[in-house]
Amino acid sequence: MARRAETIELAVLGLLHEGPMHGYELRKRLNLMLGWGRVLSYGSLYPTLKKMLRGALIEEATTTLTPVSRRPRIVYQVTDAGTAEFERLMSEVGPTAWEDDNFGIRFAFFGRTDMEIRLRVLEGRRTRLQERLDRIQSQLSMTEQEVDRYSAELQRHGVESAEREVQWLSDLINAERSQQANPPAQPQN
Amino acid sequence: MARRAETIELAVLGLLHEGPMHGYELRKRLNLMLGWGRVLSYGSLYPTLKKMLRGALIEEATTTLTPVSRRPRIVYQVTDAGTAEFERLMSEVGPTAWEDDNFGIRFAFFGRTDMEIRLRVLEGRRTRLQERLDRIQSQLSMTEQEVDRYSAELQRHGVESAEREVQWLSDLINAERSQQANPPAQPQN
DNA sequence: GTTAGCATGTAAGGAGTTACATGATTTT
DNA sequence: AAAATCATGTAACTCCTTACATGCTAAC
Repeated sequence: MARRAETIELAVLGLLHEGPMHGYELRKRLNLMLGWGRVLSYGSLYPTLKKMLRGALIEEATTTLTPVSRRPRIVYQVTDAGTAEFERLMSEVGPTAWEDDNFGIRFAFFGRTDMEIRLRVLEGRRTRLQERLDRIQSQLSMTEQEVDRYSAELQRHGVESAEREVQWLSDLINAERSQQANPPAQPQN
Repeated sequence: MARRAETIELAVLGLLHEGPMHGYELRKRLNLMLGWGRVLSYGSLYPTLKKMLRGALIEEATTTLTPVSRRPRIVYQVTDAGTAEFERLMSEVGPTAWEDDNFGIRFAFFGRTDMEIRLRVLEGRRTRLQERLDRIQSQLSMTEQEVDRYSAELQRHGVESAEREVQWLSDLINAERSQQANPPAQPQN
């Protein structure tokens, strides 16, 4: 079950929607998007691109710019099949959509999904975080053993972060809902 | 270069300091500690324990409790070599100490390290986060391309979270420093 | 002219998850 | 009696990182 590979594919498809790009540039953009952890290595990206080529999700673009004597670089663009796959992945609702790694990418491309999907993913993510909080809280009340100062501070900070994240999600959900109630006359932004 | 394996070993050594424990229980505690992402699987924990046994960092405890007819479970305790290894790992100052995964564990066991080490790890972590922020900010100013609403919101939220984390670290660093200036008459907690 | 960054890849190896396998004990 | 959870493991497989290999181009 490809956990990160799928994420990368989704991100590549989404980024290429902005326009053709070559691998090196994709890597930089990708690292910015999912960069909240480790960086993506060439050994991970290029094979993925090759695989996507084979699957006809992307294709090499005919280099329209700077016709001759240019540095050899392979520019990719998405195919129709790739666009379809992007839409399929984006409308998948389920655990994979709100896992830590995946959620960020989904969110970044929310602009290209239905509000119904957006709401379900946001709510799924919120539930996931809430579960985590509950688990910690129940564990804390269960163990009456005194924890040391630093462990306690780490727990406290962790809970606080998670709660803030939940609040952020709630605000976003409310925003979507009120938009649902009053659809804007003209599409904004 | 074992990135997570070392983390697990450190956590196991630290936890067993509280007293002997068996694998199943260790796993639960571990998942709570580093649980801010994926959970630790048996296929990961048990081989690690075996490896630590071979390395004589831990040993099977003679089951003192409930002498007979008890469910077969292997209780581990740390050896002197294990304690030494724990101290060695904890006093290692360098990138491995403030990586995302590692930092939490180090912090949880800060109570068993010198303040000098604590300060260096906290500062290292803060610098790492600050670098991340700078990279994002410079990228944002470079690309004058208009980003869509959701991508922008994600960026904003990410920056906010990182800034809050930096503030948290700064507070902790200040607390350590003022404690350095006024050492408490009696050890608290 | 030399360093730094652009650009594309491959091979080997490690780390860890998934899935499988097994059985005891407690709870319902 | 069945279901849930405790408890320990192994093997295969996947994914990804690390390290290596190559060469171009811009800047200093």
